Amino acid sequence: MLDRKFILDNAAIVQENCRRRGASVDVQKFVDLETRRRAKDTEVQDLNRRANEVSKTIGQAKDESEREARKAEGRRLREAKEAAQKELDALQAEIVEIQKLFPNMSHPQAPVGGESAAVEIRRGRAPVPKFDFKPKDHVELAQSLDLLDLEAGARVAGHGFYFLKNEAVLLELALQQFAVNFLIGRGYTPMITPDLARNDVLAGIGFLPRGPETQIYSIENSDLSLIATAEITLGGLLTGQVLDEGQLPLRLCGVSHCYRTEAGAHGRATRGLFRVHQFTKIEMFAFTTPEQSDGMHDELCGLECEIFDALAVPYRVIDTPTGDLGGPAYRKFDLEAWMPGRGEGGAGDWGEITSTSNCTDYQSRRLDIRCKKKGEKGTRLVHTLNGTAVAVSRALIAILENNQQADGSIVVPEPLRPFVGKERIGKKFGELGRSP
RNA sequence: GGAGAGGUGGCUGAGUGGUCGAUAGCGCCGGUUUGCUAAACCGGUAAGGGGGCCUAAACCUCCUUCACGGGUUCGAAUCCCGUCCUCUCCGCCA
Repeated sequence: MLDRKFILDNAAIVQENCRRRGASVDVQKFVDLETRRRAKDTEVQDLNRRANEVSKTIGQAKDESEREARKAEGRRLREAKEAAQKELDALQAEIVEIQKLFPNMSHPQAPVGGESAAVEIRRGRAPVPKFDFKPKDHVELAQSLDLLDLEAGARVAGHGFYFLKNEAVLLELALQQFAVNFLIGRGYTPMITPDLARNDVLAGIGFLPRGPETQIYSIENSDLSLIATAEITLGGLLTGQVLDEGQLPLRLCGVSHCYRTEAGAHGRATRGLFRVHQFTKIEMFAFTTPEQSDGMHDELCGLECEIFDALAVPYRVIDTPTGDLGGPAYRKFDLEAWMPGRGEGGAGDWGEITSTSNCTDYQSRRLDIRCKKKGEKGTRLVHTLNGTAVAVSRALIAILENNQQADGSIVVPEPLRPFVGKERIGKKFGELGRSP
């Protein structure tokens, strides 16, 4: 959410920001309603104050008749206050509905425009591979090596679900181990989070459960939903808290499953593991002071690069344009891995594997997470940031497709070998075995 | 799932209808004393929002908040209903 006062004081700037982000919000209507709300709020406060004053004098009334007279006066004021309050509540509800639609403000350096305005700001260390044979896509590779069963996934849970098998299981676990260990070394506190969260936590992070276009699976007869990312649970972790600024930034790393309905996404780039309803993700999350968030955003992006450099996956980093930022992000960097099996006729293409966002105070305002400097008066809203360390399903695509060999085997990235127990995935599970 | 107990300021803990935003202790901040430290003593110490105030600080003032939401009442930490959470015991389960 944006701050109401900020919107009111900067209506033109907010309007322009909405335009750049492709969000149609009626700023003028918001301003009108908010102006009326403020007047009504003053009225309610005034009536309430007067009613309180009268109530305080009743205990000290001299006699019964004066007591009764004051009670009547008090009753009259309370009723007037209640009536005004009702109008205020109605205005408030209407305003919040509009307020929720405002996207966050945008970083001044974020490129303005739609997808085509994306700016490449960095390349990974590993070069895009050149194959002297026709590379396969990850579905072919995985099926020939007996690593993946999409048909069984569909039988059990429908399209978009899958079974991982054999070394793919080891790879998934290895990616988790590798990423978590790496982040622990960088001062991140590892956490395994709930895979479900309350709907108001979802909404605080910026997800809309039960909407028509929702990405979220809801649990029937409850106010719980399956999380789409551990960003939701990690962000919700400190709801309502006031943090000591001396302890910031807080660096967390969450392990969770992620569930996404992918409503309306059928038909485009849905082959294999690229767009699935469930996957495992190692997520970074940070709470910072307002001054720290830009620096922390660079840190998160840097860590994502280190991870994929270590895995020798070729990638580029994109500074996401305003039109693609979504609601909560102030700025977003995406890592796009080279995926040889993607694109027209298997020519290869870039596919998003991680993403890191600085959400400034957009999430903390709704979640009410503040920070306070010792000895200073008042609190400020913290800034929240998130970044993908490893989204396992997409990392698997990049690893399988980039590391494939002419004989159809897959070379295991060096940092994963201790966990997978072999250097190469061949035709048969256990073919190369673990060394004794 | 069943039974019981409970949720009050940074913490402990009193408070069962009227200047109670709340006794007391601990902690913390300031001061006195002291060669230094400690102790002792004195004073201060919840948060959020609005206004005085055109900008910052200080100060003053009002409102809201005793888990959350509703109800009763002129008035609720206190009475009633619902929800959530915590703890104990029993059952069940990985």
